[in-house]
Amino acid sequence: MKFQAPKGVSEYVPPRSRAFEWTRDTLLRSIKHSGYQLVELPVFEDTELFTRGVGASTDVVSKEMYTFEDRGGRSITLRPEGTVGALRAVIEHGLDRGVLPAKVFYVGQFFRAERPQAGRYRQFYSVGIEAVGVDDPALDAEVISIAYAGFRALGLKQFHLDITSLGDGQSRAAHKVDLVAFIKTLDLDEATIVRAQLNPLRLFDDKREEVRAMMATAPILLDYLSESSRAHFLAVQSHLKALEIPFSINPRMVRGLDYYTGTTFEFVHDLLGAQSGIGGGGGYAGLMEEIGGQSLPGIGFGLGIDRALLAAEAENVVPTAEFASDLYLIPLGAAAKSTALIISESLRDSNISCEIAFGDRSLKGAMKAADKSRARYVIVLGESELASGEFELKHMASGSTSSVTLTSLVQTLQQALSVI
RNA sequence: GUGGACGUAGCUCAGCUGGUAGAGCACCCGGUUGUGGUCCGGGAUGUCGCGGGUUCGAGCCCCGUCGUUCACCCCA
Repeated sequence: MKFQAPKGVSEYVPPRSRAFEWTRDTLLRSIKHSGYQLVELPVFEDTELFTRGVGASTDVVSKEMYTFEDRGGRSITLRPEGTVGALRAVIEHGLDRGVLPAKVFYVGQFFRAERPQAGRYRQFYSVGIEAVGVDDPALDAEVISIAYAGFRALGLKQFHLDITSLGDGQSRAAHKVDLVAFIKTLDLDEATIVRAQLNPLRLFDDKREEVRAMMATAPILLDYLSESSRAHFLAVQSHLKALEIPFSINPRMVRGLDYYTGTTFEFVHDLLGAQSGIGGGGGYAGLMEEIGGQSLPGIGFGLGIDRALLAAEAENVVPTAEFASDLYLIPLGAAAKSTALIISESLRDSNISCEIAFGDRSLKGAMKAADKSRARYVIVLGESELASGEFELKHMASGSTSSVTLTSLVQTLQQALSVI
Protein backbone atom coordinates (compact mmCIF):
# COMPACT_ATOMS: atom_id res chain seq x y z
CA MET A 1 0.00 0.00 0.00
CA LYS A 2 1.44 3.27 -1.10
CA PHE A 3 -0.09 6.21 0.68
CA GLN A 4 -0.43 9.60 -0.83
CA ALA A 5 -1.71 12.92 0.44
CA PRO A 6 -5.48 13.38 0.27
CA LYS A 7 -6.80 14.76 -2.98
CA GLY A 8 -6.31 18.42 -3.61
CA VAL A 9 -4.20 19.46 -0.61
CA SER A 10 -1.25 21.76 -1.01
CA GLU A 11 1.90 20.40 0.59
CA TYR A 12 5.22 22.15 0.86
CA VAL A 13 8.44 20.19 1.21
CA PRO A 14 12.06 21.25 0.68
CA PRO A 15 13.25 23.03 -1.29
CA ARG A 16 9.97 24.80 -2.04
CA SER A 17 8.88 24.95 1.59
CA ARG A 18 11.47 27.67 2.04
CA ALA A 19 9.67 29.79 -0.54
CA PHE A 20 6.39 29.10 1.20
CA GLU A 21 7.80 30.26 4.54
CA TRP A 22 9.17 33.35 2.90
CA THR A 23 5.80 34.15 1.34
CA ARG A 24 3.89 33.64 4.58
CA ASP A 25 6.36 35.53 6.74
CA THR A 26 6.64 38.43 4.32
CA LEU A 27 2.87 38.88 4.27
CA LEU A 28 2.79 38.62 8.07
CA ARG A 29 5.49 41.22 8.50
CA SER A 30 3.37 43.87 6.88
CA ILE A 31 0.52 42.97 9.23
CA LYS A 32 2.57 42.89 12.41
CA HIS A 33 4.04 46.28 11.62
CA SER A 34 0.53 47.68 11.75
CA GLY A 35 -0.30 46.66 15.30
CA TYR A 36 -2.42 43.60 14.64
CA GLN A 37 -2.13 40.80 17.16
CA LEU A 38 -2.29 37.08 16.68
CA VAL A 39 -5.38 35.01 17.34
CA GLU A 40 -4.46 31.33 17.16
CA LEU A 41 -7.73 29.63 16.41
CA PRO A 42 -9.14 26.12 16.04
CA VAL A 43 -9.41 24.82 12.50
CA PHE A 44 -12.87 23.48 13.28
CA GLU A 45 -15.89 25.23 14.70
CA ASP A 46 -19.54 24.67 15.39
CA THR A 47 -21.13 24.25 11.96
CA GLU A 48 -23.79 26.80 12.75
CA LEU A 49 -21.19 29.53 13.15
CA PHE A 50 -20.48 29.29 9.44
CA THR A 51 -24.04 28.81 8.25
CA ARG A 52 -25.08 31.92 10.18
CA GLY A 53 -21.97 33.98 9.62
CA VAL A 54 -20.99 33.18 6.05
CA GLY A 55 -24.57 32.67 4.92
CA ALA A 56 -26.47 29.48 4.17
CA SER A 57 -27.12 30.49 0.56
CA THR A 58 -23.45 30.86 -0.32
CA ASP A 59 -21.67 28.18 -2.32
CA VAL A 60 -19.07 27.97 0.40
CA VAL A 61 -21.63 26.89 2.96
CA SER A 62 -24.08 25.03 0.77
CA LYS A 63 -21.65 22.73 -1.01
CA GLU A 64 -18.05 23.25 -0.03
CA MET A 65 -17.83 22.59 3.68
CA TYR A 66 -16.15 19.65 5.35
CA THR A 67 -18.76 18.87 7.96
CA PHE A 68 -18.87 15.91 10.31
CA GLU A 69 -20.36 14.84 13.56
CA ASP A 70 -18.02 14.47 16.51
CA ARG A 71 -18.33 11.79 19.15
CA GLY A 72 -20.63 13.93 21.22
CA GLY A 73 -23.05 14.30 18.33
CA ARG A 74 -22.09 17.91 17.63
CA SER A 75 -21.96 19.11 14.05
CA ILE A 76 -18.43 20.32 13.39
CA THR A 77 -17.04 22.00 10.30
CA LEU A 78 -13.47 22.53 9.16
CA ARG A 79 -13.16 26.28 8.72
CA PRO A 80 -13.72 27.36 5.12
CA GLU A 81 -12.65 30.95 5.80
CA GLY A 82 -11.17 32.99 8.62
CA THR A 83 -13.35 35.93 9.44
CA VAL A 84 -16.23 34.41 11.37
CA GLY A 85 -13.93 32.27 13.50
CA ALA A 86 -11.79 35.28 14.32
CA LEU A 87 -14.85 37.31 15.26
CA ARG A 88 -16.20 34.44 17.34
CA ALA A 89 -12.96 34.56 19.33
CA VAL A 90 -13.09 38.36 19.57
CA ILE A 91 -16.57 38.12 21.05
CA GLU A 92 -15.88 35.12 23.26
CA HIS A 93 -12.83 36.74 24.84
CA GLY A 94 -14.23 40.24 25.01
CA LEU A 95 -11.58 41.79 22.78
CA ASP A 96 -14.30 44.13 21.55
CA ARG A 97 -14.69 45.51 25.10
CA GLY A 98 -11.34 47.26 25.08
CA VAL A 99 -9.77 49.88 22.87
CA LEU A 100 -11.40 49.91 19.47
CA PRO A 101 -10.79 48.92 16.83
CA ALA A 102 -9.82 45.50 18.08
CA LYS A 103 -7.13 44.43 15.62
CA VAL A 104 -6.33 40.76 15.16
CA PHE A 105 -4.66 38.58 12.58
CA TYR A 106 -4.67 34.87 11.87
CA VAL A 107 -2.72 32.51 9.68
CA GLY A 108 -3.22 28.88 8.85
CA GLN A 109 -5.03 26.36 6.75
CA PHE A 110 -8.60 26.44 5.52
CA PHE A 111 -10.74 23.78 3.93
CA ARG A 112 -13.17 23.70 1.08
CA ALA A 113 -14.45 20.59 -0.65
CA GLU A 114 -14.03 21.83 -4.20
CA ARG A 115 -12.68 20.29 -7.35
CA PRO A 116 -8.96 21.00 -7.13
CA GLN A 117 -7.19 23.03 -9.75
CA ALA A 118 -3.99 25.04 -10.00
CA GLY A 119 -4.25 27.60 -7.21
CA ARG A 120 -7.37 26.04 -5.76
CA TYR A 121 -6.95 23.42 -3.10
CA ARG A 122 -9.09 21.56 -0.62
CA GLN A 123 -6.71 22.60 2.10
CA PHE A 124 -5.15 25.97 1.50
CA TYR A 125 -3.30 28.60 3.48
CA SER A 126 -4.41 32.11 4.23
CA VAL A 127 -3.35 35.00 6.36
CA GLY A 128 -5.92 37.58 7.33
CA ILE A 129 -6.70 40.52 9.56
CA GLU A 130 -9.85 41.87 11.14
CA ALA A 131 -10.38 45.34 12.60
CA VAL A 132 -13.55 45.52 14.66
CA GLY A 133 -15.47 48.37 16.22
CA VAL A 134 -14.68 51.51 14.26
CA ASP A 135 -16.31 52.84 11.12
CA ASP A 136 -13.73 55.04 9.45
CA PRO A 137 -12.79 55.28 5.77
CA ALA A 138 -9.17 55.78 6.81
CA LEU A 139 -9.29 52.36 8.48
CA ASP A 140 -10.63 50.83 5.28
CA ALA A 141 -7.78 52.44 3.37
CA GLU A 142 -5.21 51.21 5.86
CA VAL A 143 -6.52 47.66 5.69
CA ILE A 144 -6.17 47.75 1.92
CA SER A 145 -2.74 49.31 2.18
CA ILE A 146 -1.51 46.55 4.50
CA ALA A 147 -2.43 43.91 1.95
CA TYR A 148 -0.93 46.00 -0.82
CA ALA A 149 2.29 46.46 1.13
CA GLY A 150 2.49 42.73 1.72
CA PHE A 151 2.23 41.93 -1.97
CA ARG A 152 4.73 44.64 -2.82
CA ALA A 153 7.12 43.29 -0.17
CA LEU A 154 6.99 39.98 -2.00
CA GLY A 155 8.14 41.86 -5.07
CA LEU A 156 4.89 41.42 -6.95
CA LYS A 157 4.16 43.94 -9.67
CA GLN A 158 1.77 42.34 -12.08
CA PHE A 159 -1.38 42.54 -10.06
CA HIS A 160 -4.20 45.01 -9.75
CA LEU A 161 -6.61 46.15 -7.09
CA ASP A 162 -10.33 46.35 -7.71
CA ILE A 163 -12.57 48.10 -5.22
CA THR A 164 -16.23 48.82 -4.93
CA SER A 165 -18.81 49.55 -2.29
CA LEU A 166 -21.71 47.30 -1.45
CA GLY A 167 -23.25 50.08 0.58
CA ASP A 168 -25.48 49.57 3.57
CA GLY A 169 -28.66 47.54 3.93
CA GLN A 170 -30.94 50.17 2.45
CA SER A 171 -28.68 50.75 -0.54
CA ARG A 172 -28.66 47.08 -1.34
CA ALA A 173 -32.35 46.47 -0.83
CA ALA A 174 -33.24 49.21 -3.28
CA HIS A 175 -30.75 47.98 -5.83
CA LYS A 176 -31.81 44.37 -5.49
CA VAL A 177 -35.43 45.16 -6.41
CA ASP A 178 -34.36 46.81 -9.66
CA LEU A 179 -31.69 44.21 -10.44
CA VAL A 180 -34.06 41.27 -9.99
CA ALA A 181 -36.61 42.99 -12.22
CA PHE A 182 -33.92 43.54 -14.84
CA ILE A 183 -32.71 39.93 -14.72
CA LYS A 184 -36.25 38.69 -15.27
CA THR A 185 -36.20 40.36 -18.66
CA LEU A 186 -33.14 38.34 -19.74
CA ASP A 187 -33.11 35.09 -21.66
CA LEU A 188 -31.04 32.83 -19.40
CA ASP A 189 -30.50 29.11 -18.97
CA GLU A 190 -31.86 27.20 -16.00
CA ALA A 191 -28.61 26.98 -14.01
CA THR A 192 -27.99 30.68 -14.34
CA ILE A 193 -31.50 31.53 -13.19
CA VAL A 194 -31.01 29.40 -10.09
CA ARG A 195 -27.74 31.18 -9.48
CA ALA A 196 -29.44 34.54 -9.83
CA GLN A 197 -32.09 33.56 -7.33
CA LEU A 198 -29.47 32.74 -4.73
CA ASN A 199 -27.62 35.99 -5.30
CA PRO A 200 -28.48 38.20 -8.27
CA LEU A 201 -25.13 39.98 -7.99
CA ARG A 202 -23.43 36.78 -9.15
CA LEU A 203 -24.46 37.40 -12.72
CA PHE A 204 -22.10 40.35 -12.85
CA ASP A 205 -19.27 37.86 -12.45
CA ASP A 206 -20.29 35.48 -15.25
CA LYS A 207 -17.43 34.71 -17.60
CA ARG A 208 -19.54 34.03 -20.68
CA GLU A 209 -19.41 36.76 -23.25
CA GLU A 210 -23.16 36.67 -23.99
CA VAL A 211 -24.06 37.03 -20.32
CA ARG A 212 -21.60 39.86 -19.90
CA ALA A 213 -23.20 41.61 -22.83
CA MET A 214 -26.68 41.23 -21.36
CA MET A 215 -25.49 42.49 -17.98
CA ALA A 216 -23.81 45.55 -19.49
CA THR A 217 -26.95 47.60 -19.03
CA ALA A 218 -27.93 46.15 -15.66
CA PRO A 219 -28.47 48.54 -12.76
CA ILE A 220 -25.28 49.03 -10.78
CA LEU A 221 -25.24 48.98 -6.99
CA LEU A 222 -22.93 51.99 -6.87
CA ASP A 223 -25.77 54.10 -8.27
CA TYR A 224 -27.96 53.16 -5.32
CA LEU A 225 -25.58 54.06 -2.51
CA SER A 226 -27.04 56.06 0.35
CA GLU A 227 -25.55 59.47 1.03
CA SER A 228 -23.41 58.23 3.91
CA SER A 229 -22.21 55.15 2.01
CA ARG A 230 -21.26 57.29 -0.96
CA ALA A 231 -19.35 59.74 1.21
CA HIS A 232 -17.57 56.89 2.95
CA PHE A 233 -16.56 55.28 -0.33
CA LEU A 234 -15.32 58.57 -1.76
CA ALA A 235 -13.24 59.14 1.35
CA VAL A 236 -11.68 55.68 1.02
CA GLN A 237 -10.75 56.49 -2.56
CA SER A 238 -9.14 59.77 -1.65
CA HIS A 239 -7.09 58.06 1.07
CA LEU A 240 -5.93 55.42 -1.40
CA LYS A 241 -4.91 58.16 -3.80
CA ALA A 242 -2.98 59.87 -1.03
CA LEU A 243 -1.25 56.56 -0.38
CA GLU A 244 -0.51 56.30 -4.10
CA ILE A 245 -2.05 52.86 -4.26
CA PRO A 246 -3.35 52.27 -7.77
CA PHE A 247 -6.87 50.89 -7.93
CA SER A 248 -9.80 50.71 -10.24
CA ILE A 249 -13.45 50.85 -9.31
CA ASN A 250 -15.14 47.69 -10.42
CA PRO A 251 -18.86 47.90 -9.75
CA ARG A 252 -19.27 44.39 -11.10
CA MET A 253 -17.01 42.82 -8.52
CA VAL A 254 -18.79 40.08 -6.62
CA ARG A 255 -17.74 38.50 -3.38
CA GLY A 256 -18.96 35.05 -2.50
CA LEU A 257 -19.61 35.56 1.18
CA ASP A 258 -22.87 37.09 2.33
CA TYR A 259 -21.55 39.22 5.14
CA TYR A 260 -19.76 41.86 3.11
CA THR A 261 -21.01 45.44 3.24
CA GLY A 262 -19.50 48.79 2.40
CA THR A 263 -15.99 48.84 0.98
CA THR A 264 -14.98 45.59 -0.66
CA PHE A 265 -11.83 44.86 -2.60
CA GLU A 266 -9.94 42.20 -4.43
CA PHE A 267 -6.33 41.79 -5.49
CA VAL A 268 -6.05 39.95 -8.78
CA HIS A 269 -2.81 38.70 -10.26
CA ASP A 270 -2.34 38.92 -14.01
CA LEU A 271 -0.30 35.76 -14.57
CA LEU A 272 -2.30 33.20 -12.65
CA GLY A 273 -5.00 31.72 -14.88
CA ALA A 274 -8.48 31.01 -13.61
CA GLN A 275 -7.69 31.17 -9.89
CA SER A 276 -6.20 34.61 -9.99
CA GLY A 277 -7.52 36.23 -6.82
CA ILE A 278 -4.58 36.52 -4.45
CA GLY A 279 -6.44 38.36 -1.73
CA GLY A 280 -9.65 40.12 -0.96
CA GLY A 281 -11.81 41.48 1.76
CA GLY A 282 -14.19 44.13 2.82
CA GLY A 283 -16.47 45.46 5.52
CA TYR A 284 -19.10 43.54 7.42
CA ALA A 285 -21.46 45.83 9.27
CA GLY A 286 -23.90 43.21 10.52
CA LEU A 287 -21.70 40.20 11.08
CA MET A 288 -20.72 40.74 14.72
CA GLU A 289 -24.34 40.93 15.73
CA GLU A 290 -25.28 38.01 13.50
CA ILE A 291 -23.00 35.67 15.41
CA GLY A 292 -24.04 36.89 18.82
CA GLY A 293 -21.80 39.85 19.53
CA GLN A 294 -22.32 43.55 19.93
CA SER A 295 -23.51 45.51 16.96
CA LEU A 296 -20.15 46.71 15.75
CA PRO A 297 -18.81 47.31 12.27
CA GLY A 298 -15.68 45.64 11.04
CA ILE A 299 -13.42 45.23 8.07
CA GLY A 300 -10.74 42.75 7.13
CA PHE A 301 -9.07 40.75 4.43
CA GLY A 302 -7.77 37.31 3.63
CA LEU A 303 -4.69 36.74 1.51
CA GLY A 304 -3.97 33.44 -0.17
CA ILE A 305 -0.49 32.24 0.70
CA ASP A 306 -0.54 29.45 -1.89
CA ARG A 307 -1.58 31.84 -4.61
CA ALA A 308 0.78 34.58 -3.52
CA LEU A 309 3.59 32.04 -3.80
CA LEU A 310 2.41 30.99 -7.27
CA ALA A 311 2.31 34.65 -8.24
CA ALA A 312 5.81 35.25 -6.89
CA GLU A 313 7.05 32.26 -8.84
CA ALA A 314 5.30 33.46 -11.99
CA GLU A 315 7.01 36.81 -11.62
CA ASN A 316 10.27 35.14 -10.73
CA VAL A 317 10.78 37.15 -7.55
CA VAL A 318 11.26 34.34 -5.04
CA PRO A 319 14.68 34.91 -3.48
CA THR A 320 17.21 32.17 -4.03
CA ALA A 321 18.33 30.23 -1.01
CA GLU A 322 20.57 32.02 1.42
CA PHE A 323 23.22 30.27 3.41
CA ALA A 324 21.51 27.50 5.33
CA SER A 325 23.94 27.29 8.22
CA ASP A 326 26.82 29.41 9.36
CA LEU A 327 29.07 26.46 10.02
CA TYR A 328 29.33 22.84 8.89
CA LEU A 329 31.35 20.55 11.16
CA ILE A 330 32.95 17.45 9.70
CA PRO A 331 34.13 15.10 12.46
CA LEU A 332 36.45 12.23 11.55
CA GLY A 333 35.97 9.36 13.96
CA ALA A 334 33.86 8.69 17.04
CA ALA A 335 35.81 10.91 19.44
CA ALA A 336 35.61 13.79 17.02
CA LYS A 337 31.86 13.39 16.74
CA SER A 338 31.43 13.85 20.44
CA THR A 339 33.53 17.01 20.26
CA ALA A 340 31.50 18.20 17.26
CA LEU A 341 28.28 17.77 19.22
CA ILE A 342 29.67 19.83 22.08
CA ILE A 343 31.00 22.57 19.80
CA SER A 344 27.80 22.84 17.79
CA GLU A 345 25.73 23.13 20.93
CA SER A 346 27.81 26.01 22.23
CA LEU A 347 27.70 27.71 18.83
CA ARG A 348 23.93 27.52 18.73
CA ASP A 349 23.82 28.99 22.23
CA SER A 350 25.65 31.95 20.71
CA ASN A 351 23.09 32.17 17.94
CA ILE A 352 25.36 30.70 15.30
CA SER A 353 23.66 28.05 13.20
CA CYS A 354 25.64 24.89 12.84
CA GLU A 355 25.23 21.41 11.44
CA ILE A 356 27.28 18.25 11.61
CA ALA A 357 28.21 15.69 8.98
CA PHE A 358 26.69 12.46 10.23
CA GLY A 359 27.35 8.95 9.04
CA ASP A 360 30.73 7.66 7.94
CA ARG A 361 31.12 9.01 4.48
CA SER A 362 34.40 10.00 2.95
CA LEU A 363 35.83 13.43 3.64
CA LYS A 364 35.22 14.30 0.02
CA GLY A 365 31.62 13.22 0.37
CA ALA A 366 31.21 15.23 3.56
CA MET A 367 32.68 18.28 1.87
CA LYS A 368 30.22 17.86 -0.96
CA ALA A 369 27.41 17.66 1.57
CA ALA A 370 28.70 20.83 3.19
CA ASP A 371 28.73 22.51 -0.18
CA LYS A 372 25.21 21.35 -0.94
CA SER A 373 23.97 22.61 2.40
CA ARG A 374 25.29 26.04 1.44
CA ALA A 375 27.00 26.40 4.77
CA ARG A 376 29.14 29.50 5.01
CA TYR A 377 32.08 27.95 6.85
CA VAL A 378 33.45 24.45 7.30
CA ILE A 379 35.68 22.91 9.95
CA VAL A 380 37.19 19.45 9.70
CA LEU A 381 37.66 17.86 13.09
CA GLY A 382 40.31 15.14 12.92
CA GLU A 383 42.89 13.67 15.26
CA SER A 384 45.43 16.44 14.84
CA GLU A 385 42.84 19.12 15.57
CA LEU A 386 41.62 17.31 18.65
CA ALA A 387 45.19 17.01 19.88
CA SER A 388 46.23 20.59 19.17
CA GLY A 389 42.94 22.39 19.74
CA GLU A 390 43.51 24.29 16.50
CA PHE A 391 41.39 24.08 13.35
CA GLU A 392 41.30 25.45 9.91
CA LEU A 393 38.18 27.51 9.44
CA LYS A 394 37.36 27.35 5.77
CA HIS A 395 35.30 30.04 4.08
CA MET A 396 33.44 28.12 1.40
CA ALA A 397 32.75 30.93 -1.02
CA SER A 398 36.38 31.97 -1.32
CA GLY A 399 38.07 28.72 -0.36
CA SER A 400 40.39 30.55 1.97
CA THR A 401 41.22 29.15 5.38
CA SER A 402 42.33 30.66 8.64
CA SER A 403 43.60 29.07 11.80
CA VAL A 404 41.30 29.18 14.82
CA THR A 405 41.46 27.75 18.32
CA LEU A 406 38.55 26.10 20.03
CA THR A 407 38.33 28.85 22.61
CA SER A 408 38.29 31.65 20.07
CA LEU A 409 35.91 29.95 17.67
CA VAL A 410 32.69 31.60 18.85
CA GLN A 411 34.21 35.05 18.88
CA THR A 412 35.87 34.62 15.50
CA LEU A 413 32.68 33.43 13.87
CA GLN A 414 30.58 36.15 15.43
CA GLN A 415 32.97 38.73 14.09
CA ALA A 416 33.18 37.15 10.67
CA LEU A 417 29.44 36.77 10.33
CA SER A 418 28.61 40.29 11.46
CA VAL A 419 30.93 41.75 8.84
CA ILE A 420 29.06 40.01 6.03
C1' G B 1 -20.46 18.66 -9.16
C1' U B 2 -19.68 18.95 -15.23
C1' G B 3 -16.32 18.54 -19.50
C1' G B 4 -11.10 17.95 -21.85
C1' A B 5 -5.81 16.49 -21.34
C1' C B 6 -2.15 13.73 -18.79
C1' G B 7 0.18 9.63 -15.05
C1' U B 8 7.35 5.90 -17.35
C1' A B 9 13.73 6.26 -12.06
C1' G B 10 13.98 11.12 -6.46
C1' C B 11 13.17 15.34 -10.58
C1' U B 12 12.41 16.72 -16.01
C1' C B 13 11.19 13.70 -19.84
C1' A B 14 12.15 10.03 -24.37
C1' G B 15 10.21 5.22 -25.67
C1' C B 16 8.57 4.10 -33.59
C1' U B 17 2.91 0.42 -36.80
C1' G B 18 2.09 -3.68 -29.56
C1' G B 19 8.12 -7.58 -29.31
C1' U B 20 10.76 -8.17 -22.38
C1' A B 21 12.51 0.20 -20.45
C1' G B 22 16.24 4.67 -21.66
C1' A B 23 18.56 9.89 -21.28
C1' G B 24 19.80 14.28 -18.59
C1' C B 25 19.90 16.14 -13.68
C1' A B 26 20.27 14.43 -8.68
C1' C B 27 22.50 10.40 -5.59
C1' C B 28 26.79 6.91 -4.12
C1' C B 29 32.09 5.35 -4.93
C1' G B 30 36.82 6.33 -7.08
C1' G B 31 40.67 9.49 -9.73
C1' U B 32 43.62 13.02 -4.67
C1' U B 33 45.95 8.19 3.03
C1' G B 34 42.40 14.66 5.57
C1' U B 35 39.27 19.40 2.20
C1' G B 36 33.64 21.18 -1.81
C1' G B 37 32.17 23.58 -6.54
C1' U B 38 34.75 22.04 -12.64
C1' C B 39 36.53 17.63 -15.09
C1' C B 40 37.14 12.16 -15.85
C1' G B 41 35.84 6.94 -14.70
C1' G B 42 32.48 3.60 -12.37
C1' G B 43 27.74 2.30 -9.75
C1' A B 44 22.64 1.69 -7.66
C1' U B 45 17.51 2.90 -8.98
C1' G B 46 11.58 1.34 -11.73
C1' U B 47 5.42 -3.74 -9.49
C1' C B 48 5.76 1.98 -16.69
C1' G B 49 -0.26 5.20 -10.89
C1' C B 50 -3.55 0.90 -9.53
C1' G B 51 -7.10 -3.14 -11.09
C1' G B 52 -9.19 -5.85 -14.93
C1' G B 53 -9.62 -7.08 -20.33
C1' U B 54 -7.84 -8.03 -25.61
C1' U B 55 -3.28 -10.54 -27.51
C1' C B 56 1.49 -15.68 -28.47
C1' G B 57 3.21 -11.03 -26.32
C1' A B 58 0.83 -4.59 -23.43
C1' G B 59 4.59 1.21 -21.16
C1' C B 60 1.84 1.42 -25.97
C1' C B 61 -4.94 -0.93 -27.45
C1' C B 62 -9.94 -1.23 -24.40
C1' C B 63 -12.74 -0.63 -19.61
C1' G B 64 -12.74 0.85 -14.64
C1' U B 65 -10.38 3.36 -10.67
C1' C B 66 -7.09 6.77 -8.11
C1' G B 67 -4.26 11.11 -8.80
C1' U B 68 -2.63 15.54 -11.42
C1' U B 69 -3.84 19.36 -14.66
C1' C B 70 -6.95 23.00 -17.75
C1' A B 71 -11.72 25.13 -18.12
C1' C B 72 -16.79 25.70 -16.08
C1' C B 73 -18.47 26.70 -11.20
C1' C B 74 -16.45 29.08 -7.00
C1' C B 75 -12.89 31.77 -4.44
C1' A B 76 -7.74 32.27 -1.04
